[in-house]
Amino acid sequence: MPSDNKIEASLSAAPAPKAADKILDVARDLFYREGIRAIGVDEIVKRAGVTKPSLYRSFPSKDELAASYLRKYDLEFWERFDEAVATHPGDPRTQIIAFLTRVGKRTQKPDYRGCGMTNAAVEYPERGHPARVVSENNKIELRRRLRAMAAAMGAADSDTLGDGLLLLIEGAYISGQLFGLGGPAAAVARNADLLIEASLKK
Amino acid sequence: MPSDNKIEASLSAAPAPKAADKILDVARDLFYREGIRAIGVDEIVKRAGVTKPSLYRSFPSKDELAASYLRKYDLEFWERFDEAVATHPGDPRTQIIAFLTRVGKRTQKPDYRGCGMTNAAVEYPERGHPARVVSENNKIELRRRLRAMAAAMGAADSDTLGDGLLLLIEGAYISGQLFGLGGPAAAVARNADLLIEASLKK
DNA sequence: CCGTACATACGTACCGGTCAGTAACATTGT
DNA sequence: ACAATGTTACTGACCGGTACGTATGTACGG
Repeated sequence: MPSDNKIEASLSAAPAPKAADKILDVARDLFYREGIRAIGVDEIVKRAGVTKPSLYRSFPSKDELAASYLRKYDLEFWERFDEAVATHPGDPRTQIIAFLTRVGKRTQKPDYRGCGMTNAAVEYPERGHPARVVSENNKIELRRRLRAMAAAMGAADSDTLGDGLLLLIEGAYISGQLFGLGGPAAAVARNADLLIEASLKK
Repeated sequence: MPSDNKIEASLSAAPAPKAADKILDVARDLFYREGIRAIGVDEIVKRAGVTKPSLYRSFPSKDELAASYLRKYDLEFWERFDEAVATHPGDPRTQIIAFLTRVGKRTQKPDYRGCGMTNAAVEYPERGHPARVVSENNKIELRRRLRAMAAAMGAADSDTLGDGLLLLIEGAYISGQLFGLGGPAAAVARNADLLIEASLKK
């Protein structure tokens, strides 16, 4: 609503990041790396170089800030997903394998901390919590798309295959942060390929 | 270490539970359902009907209490696992499917809150945290056993199959608490069976 | 060209509550 | 007597959240 860039678009390179943006950037980083419950608002405003009232002018509560962080995470997630999809148009099987190959690599990095969505749902089991709602919706949509892709592949039981792929993905997220390099997540793409192959022959 | 039951075994029905036991029982329940970070020590001692000094006489810190909770959880986990194994001696494939069938059912229950081990690792990403150490060791052992069982099945690539089963299991834990009834975790046994079948033919 | 009135954006300082953990002492049961 | 437990009160740090004052720019009337 209160967003208008006016004339300032060209010329100046740095658009002078607003307090809310800095807060959200820092929150994204800290919430993901350390966990939402582990990080207090004081820590966030300190690292963002702003003050607490600034945070509460832009975000009604810490819970809502966490939800905003997850909405940002959600956008980035679908960017990665759609990128793998766009690379192999009309070939859902290769799309999935391409996505999972990247997931497998990403989850092997030493500072990998799992899926922000999944982690948030673990941290906030309470139904209706703002952060959890974002997380649940993301997973529901992912399940829907995986099942649709399984159907497009011509799977005998597409819902089962779609769910199986979701299980493998979630397993990779968790194993990635548990085992790090050389963990089970490295085998996610290979196992998905085996599972797909086994699900196709009618 | 400091456990000896002495003569008190017969006669009295209620063995008068010690404070430490009551604390650990309550902690197990609350930590699992609400999360470790979400529960304060005051809440635990209040519900256990004991006082805070009693807690700190038996447990050096909250972190160590959390670790004790997970050690207890670890024991119960291997009880469930070994029970499925013992039901089908010498048949690792059926053992796994039996275990996963139960997992699939358990994760569908509305109050299912995921794997306590996995959740703790998400809550405490810091390396070396007492709770995380217990969790990591449990997962390492589980991976070892799954790979061994995959080898016993005669899988073409037993390490890959073992890791694939672990991914499915972790996925079921997470999906169970995310989706509840009718979620992807319901399909974990079927997918595992497909994956095993696909991995056996050399 | 000035003055004022208003909105935006931010900081200082503070709130009550809860956090994990402890000191000192009283009570109980065997 | 001894060991386990309870009682009470406390600490210092941190929690999420807020009341209130301040700087800056900008629009508009004279």
